[in-house]
Amino acid sequence: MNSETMRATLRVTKALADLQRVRILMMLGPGELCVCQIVEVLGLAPSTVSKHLSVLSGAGLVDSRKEGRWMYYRLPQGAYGTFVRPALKWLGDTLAEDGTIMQDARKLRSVVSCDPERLCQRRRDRE
Amino acid sequence: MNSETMRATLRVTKALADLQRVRILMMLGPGELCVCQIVEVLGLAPSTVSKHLSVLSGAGLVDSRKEGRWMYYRLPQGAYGTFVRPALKWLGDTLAEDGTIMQDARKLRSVVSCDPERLCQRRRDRE
DNA sequence: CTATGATTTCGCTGTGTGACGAAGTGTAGA
DNA sequence: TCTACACTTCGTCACACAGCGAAATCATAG
Repeated sequence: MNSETMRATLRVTKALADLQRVRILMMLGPGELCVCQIVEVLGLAPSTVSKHLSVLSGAGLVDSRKEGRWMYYRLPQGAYGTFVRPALKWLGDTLAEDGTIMQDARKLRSVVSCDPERLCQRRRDRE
Repeated sequence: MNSETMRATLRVTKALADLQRVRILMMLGPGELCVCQIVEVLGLAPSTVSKHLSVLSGAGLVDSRKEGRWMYYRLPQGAYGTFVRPALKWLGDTLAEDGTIMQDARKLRSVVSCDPERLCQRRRDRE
């Protein structure tokens, strides 16, 4: 029986049922980001963000790409993307004007203005 | 600041992040149902189903109507309906072929064939 | 008014999950 | 090879939540 559909769907809805993961998805709208950039905007521990990203990945809501020591995440592009795209579009339309999301977007602009190398450097220095 | 949007959105995604609630929403596609009919299909305790319905209601994913001793629930029709309709449509499109959903639909057809009065009677007799 | 009955609310228990820090993994550079 | 470090995995804690039965609510029937 075709109950894999239900499991896949619930993986998506469960993944969307968390504030931080929604913030991540909205951040990824303009383009890919590496983990340290997301960490910087959310203000959470790297391990926590990593877990969130693995949940999103398991639901097919993000693709990932490794480049050197950095891991880049972006919204899904391929066949699976067409499956979850309506859900992502609904989220985007709904939250376009949201305060938290707009604030994240503003912070993100200042974060992506310097490359990941320098960003992670800064974070280390703060500790 | 407009962070009520985010809260409303998360109420929706959290409401959708549960198997039983998704089953309920899919059952309501053809039309309104009373609680006892939903209980019959899901096979859960009435108190549990009632709680699920209150979560869906709080998220604006169902409207309710009282008629005598019976409480009828249906998909939202009004202004709020247009807000959540895309999400419900995505769910419907995605799960149309799902095994659990089709089985629920089949069981539902036999359940709605007799009125709530007789249905609740039957349930009492079984105990 | 009283009893019956559909639904909800309440209290409880077990399971699931988000948060963190510590430890592990794998890659770039010395 | 050895170190530094971005990221992930693991272990743990606190809290949220689905499930049930018992009790409360509210409306009809007698």
